Amino acid sequence: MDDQAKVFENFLKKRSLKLTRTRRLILEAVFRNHDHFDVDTLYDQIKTRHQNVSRATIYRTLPLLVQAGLLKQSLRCQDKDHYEHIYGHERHLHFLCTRCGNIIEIESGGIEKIIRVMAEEKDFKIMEYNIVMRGICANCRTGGE
Amino acid sequence: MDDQAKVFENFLKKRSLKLTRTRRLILEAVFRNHDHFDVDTLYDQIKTRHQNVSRATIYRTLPLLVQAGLLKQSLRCQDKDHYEHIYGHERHLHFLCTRCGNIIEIESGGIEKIIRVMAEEKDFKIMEYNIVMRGICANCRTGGE
DNA sequence: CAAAATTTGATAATGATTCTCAATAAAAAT
DNA sequence: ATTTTTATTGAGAATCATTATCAAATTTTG
Ligand SMILES: [Mn+2]
Ligand SMILES: [Mn+2]
Ligand SMILES: [Zn+2]
Ligand SMILES: [Zn+2]
Repeated sequence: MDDQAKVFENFLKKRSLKLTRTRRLILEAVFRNHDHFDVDTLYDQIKTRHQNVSRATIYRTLPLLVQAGLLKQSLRCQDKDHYEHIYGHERHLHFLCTRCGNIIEIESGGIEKIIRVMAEEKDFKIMEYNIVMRGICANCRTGGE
Repeated sequence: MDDQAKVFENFLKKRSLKLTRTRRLILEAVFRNHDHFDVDTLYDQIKTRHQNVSRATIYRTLPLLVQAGLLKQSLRCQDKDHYEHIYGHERHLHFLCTRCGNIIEIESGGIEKIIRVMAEEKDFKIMEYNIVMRGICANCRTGGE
């Protein structure tokens, strides 16, 4: 059992939930994606390998993974929530090209620190934050059709 | 005619659209709100004063105001988009208390600059950005029931 | 193995947003 | 001012992502 599965199992145990076969399948599919995905993409991927995982169960399981700190709902795009796994990944933020739809990741750099200070000042306990920038990427701006 | 209306009119003219009575009503309602609102709230407010502005028209008009640079869709909360007018306002970011739902605004501080530099590096032309932090506010953390 | 507790899949329901289209209003032309 | 053209509106239907329901299946416990 890999790390993520252990984390998930612990998380589940704490709330007397079970690490079932289906939940494991979903977990694996989530960690097979190394970029941002939406629920339907995941559903199709899972369906291709092992049939019979209901969309409902995916919708139920993703929030668990988020609470377990393994997954993040990082952006909303085309009216859908998009997720990415975060276990063992650096925090980063996203540029979203509004022309081609590409997502470019950027290391959080100095922002992290600033945010922490701001939160401190307002006596606000941050659980998570999200930074999304929209614009036109270099490719689209130059030639890119 | 106030400033916002002029800006909006110019924007509309450029695309041979018309500043109609209904659009003006919506514009006014938008600038009567000095905090974050969703479509339905706006709809109710407008309905209270002047009857007969269709939800459809509001949904059509808000994107125009956004494109005109008068309005911003700043956050998503309870599955609804939330807007705020930005004409003549400082850029700021938002803390969202996940317990009480309160929104706390923070001046952008040093973040603005950092973001600009990052965009430069990646040769990305930013049109807009959004920063939302989620956590528990001071009030909720101490006594606050 | 039987009983208790949790989970799942199928599908219906919800709700925000978008679409359609005939009726209306605004601007341009005569 | 009247007509013609063009853009807009309201009402309601349609879409579509997400949730809720519930009986059947799985997992855990004793
Ligand atoms: Mn990412
Ligand atoms: Mn604000
Ligand atoms: Zn692009
Ligand atoms: Zn609070």
